Amino acid sequence: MTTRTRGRPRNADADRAILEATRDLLLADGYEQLTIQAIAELAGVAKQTVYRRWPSKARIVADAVLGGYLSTGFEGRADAASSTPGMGSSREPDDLRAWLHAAAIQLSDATNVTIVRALAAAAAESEEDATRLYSAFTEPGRRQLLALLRAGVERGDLRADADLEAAADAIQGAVLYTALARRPPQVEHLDSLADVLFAGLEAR
Amino acid sequence: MTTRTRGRPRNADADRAILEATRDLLLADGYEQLTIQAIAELAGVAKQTVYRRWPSKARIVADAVLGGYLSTGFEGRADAASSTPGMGSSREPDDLRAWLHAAAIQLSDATNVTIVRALAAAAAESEEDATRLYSAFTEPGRRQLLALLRAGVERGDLRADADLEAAADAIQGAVLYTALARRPPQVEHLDSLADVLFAGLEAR
Amino acid sequence: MTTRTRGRPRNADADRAILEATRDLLLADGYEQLTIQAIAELAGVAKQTVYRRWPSKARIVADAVLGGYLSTGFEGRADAASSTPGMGSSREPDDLRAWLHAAAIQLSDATNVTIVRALAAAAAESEEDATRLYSAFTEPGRRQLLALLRAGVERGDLRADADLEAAADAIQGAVLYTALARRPPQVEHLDSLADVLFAGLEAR
Amino acid sequence: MTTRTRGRPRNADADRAILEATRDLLLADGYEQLTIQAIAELAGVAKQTVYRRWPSKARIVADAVLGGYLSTGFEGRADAASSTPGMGSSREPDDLRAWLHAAAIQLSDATNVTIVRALAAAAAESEEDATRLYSAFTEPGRRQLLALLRAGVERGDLRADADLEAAADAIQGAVLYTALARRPPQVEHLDSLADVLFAGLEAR
DNA sequence: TTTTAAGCGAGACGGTACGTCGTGTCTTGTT
DNA sequence: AACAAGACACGACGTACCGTCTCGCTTAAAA
Repeated sequence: MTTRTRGRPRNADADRAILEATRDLLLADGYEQLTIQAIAELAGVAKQTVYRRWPSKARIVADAVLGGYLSTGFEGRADAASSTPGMGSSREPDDLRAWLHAAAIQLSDATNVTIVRALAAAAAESEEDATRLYSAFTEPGRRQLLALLRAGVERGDLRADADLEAAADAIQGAVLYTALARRPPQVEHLDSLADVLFAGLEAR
Repeated sequence: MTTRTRGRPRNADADRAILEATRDLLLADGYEQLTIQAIAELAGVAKQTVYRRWPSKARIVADAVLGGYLSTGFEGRADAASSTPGMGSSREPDDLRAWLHAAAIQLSDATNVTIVRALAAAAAESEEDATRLYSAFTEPGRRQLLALLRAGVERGDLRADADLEAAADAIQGAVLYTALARRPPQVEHLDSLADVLFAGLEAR
Repeated sequence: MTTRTRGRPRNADADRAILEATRDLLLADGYEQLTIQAIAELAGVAKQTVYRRWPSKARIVADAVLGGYLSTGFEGRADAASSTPGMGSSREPDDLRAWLHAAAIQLSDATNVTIVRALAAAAAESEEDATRLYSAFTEPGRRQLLALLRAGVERGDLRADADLEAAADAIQGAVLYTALARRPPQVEHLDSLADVLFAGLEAR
Repeated sequence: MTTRTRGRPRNADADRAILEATRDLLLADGYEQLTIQAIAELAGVAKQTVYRRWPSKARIVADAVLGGYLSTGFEGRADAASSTPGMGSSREPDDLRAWLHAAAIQLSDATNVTIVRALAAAAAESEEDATRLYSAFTEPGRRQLLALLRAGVERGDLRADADLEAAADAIQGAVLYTALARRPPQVEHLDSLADVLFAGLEAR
């Protein structure tokens, strides 16, 4: 009843082929070199078929990056959320360290760095989508982080009145900064960060 | 001696005109819409004159952003480095708060947000320049931050063995993240961040 | 059957508009000043539409000159072929004279001289097309000439074993030479030429 | 006395180097591809040095073609004028045939055809120089031809009142036509032409 | 001598056109 | 309707030459 399905139905394979082609080209050449023309060609699809489904390059990339075809963030794949390493550890700073170590490992993979860069470029282009894009991208990791910190509060390790959002911003920001600036993430610094934040949040 | 100046020398005015035109167009339309053609036209210069001096749009933007024609970072203008608010305050967390407040104020100016976005886009495009670009961009602010933190260490407010680099990464990363994600910076969160970090770094 | 017409068909109006624009610009400024850019603009067509149909300026000019949009030769318009002056005259040298007079009249028109020059320039540029271009250009006139000479043979005025091709070469060559060298064609010389050739071809 | 020779005198070697470079490039790539930039580079000379001496590409080519650096016509090199084959023969048609055979031989050399084409292109470009260019180019051969025909008149072989200019036009025009249209010159036709013209000019 | 005037190599400069590429839209015929 | 194919107007790309204009330097005649 919602929308009458008249005429020839859209080919669902096309969506997948387009997103897959987008991913491949993105990893090969980067966001700027990516063209809708090339996506259509690689996907074996007419250009119009792409335009019929997405309004802009930024949106295609957003779906390709966030839609499960790619690792969805520097914090881990969406489907890996439940198996975050360190969750449930008895000591808080170990959990934080483990999370940051996992992030560091992901960022040592060039593929993931490319994805982060593509996302930044897409967000820079599309004024109104930037917030949506970043929040979608960082959401899974953020949920993990906050869960982890809240567990610390409940255990009594961390202050009850701590601003966990601010801490999460600092952590994810530091990781994002590292990725964008293409500085190889240094585990010692991340450990120090975990320690400082833990100390700052610690219950007295 | 080094390299004989042969032939007609380059017109120094052209450099300035090009960078100024780049700045104006960048603020008006954003990085993606910026074209070298338009830069040349606005600068009153032949296209070839631009190509003779810069190899890519990313490099022009880098120079325009970093070369003193624009505020050189979300942390403050290069020429404002000495007048950083709060420097020399007697209490550490006040200094940190003041610095973050200044950053927040800068990011509430759409102009500066545009610059940060342009920088992210330029860095995403140019693989090898990204590090150079980000470090040049964040360097002034980073120097301020570290000076501020070191002063705290010397006063005895902060731990002598604290990893100040890690703290600076967290702070600048958080601010960058906020800017890129286009979330209006919220002063309360920044204050919390200052507090947490201070607590974590505090001498016992 | 041959080749399935797939995709959007080409706009036939564009062809005409392009050739017409080419003709106008050619007559106004000459071959060297002619640019594909200007052709496209005057034709109200995108540059790419021109490049999609012709591989070079020389080819466009060839089609513009030969395609019926211009007088197709210094010997007469294609559609004037049947009304060649003098055809059917009872005396051979009069026919030849009339033909040469017509050629002289055409070459006293600056437009036609411009066309001949454009043709020479286009032929000079395009190695392999030169033969095609010249033969297409001179074919109509040559047909007239040969018909005229053959009529003379049949009437018994001219030798049966005369090399009419050689005579036609001499006549067309002389006219072409005159046109290219931009020497105003002198009727007396042309008359002399007709007389000499007639005398040389005459049946004894 | 007229123009005081003040300042540094022009380097005569440059003229030669420029014309030589022009010739080489012309033969290699043709008139259209020839650029003043390339000439200067190949000649080892600054662009301005070329512009100081010649006002246009057409003029440089004219001098290069006519100035003794190249065979100066399809009828023979300037310095070969005196040794024209067949001159002084006892029978007129043999002289004419010999002259045309020599022309045919020259046009079977691709170099000379290229030169003729370059000349035609240069003449097409430069409105006012065309006459000068063609007459300079064809003058040596024309002199030979007319001398040859006049000798026939004096011997009594040819009519005293014959229009020798018209005959020369026909001959040179036929040869030029052949060269430009890039039709391999056919000796039989040229022989026929000689015969027809001789017969037409013959004293009764 | 010292000036003055021009030539010269080098190369920047404002232009203009090149031929290509990608955009997003628009016909075609076919499914 | 969607789709593959491909034409289309548009506009930018990066390059090549145009003809002119500084530069620093050289070369000779005039002062």
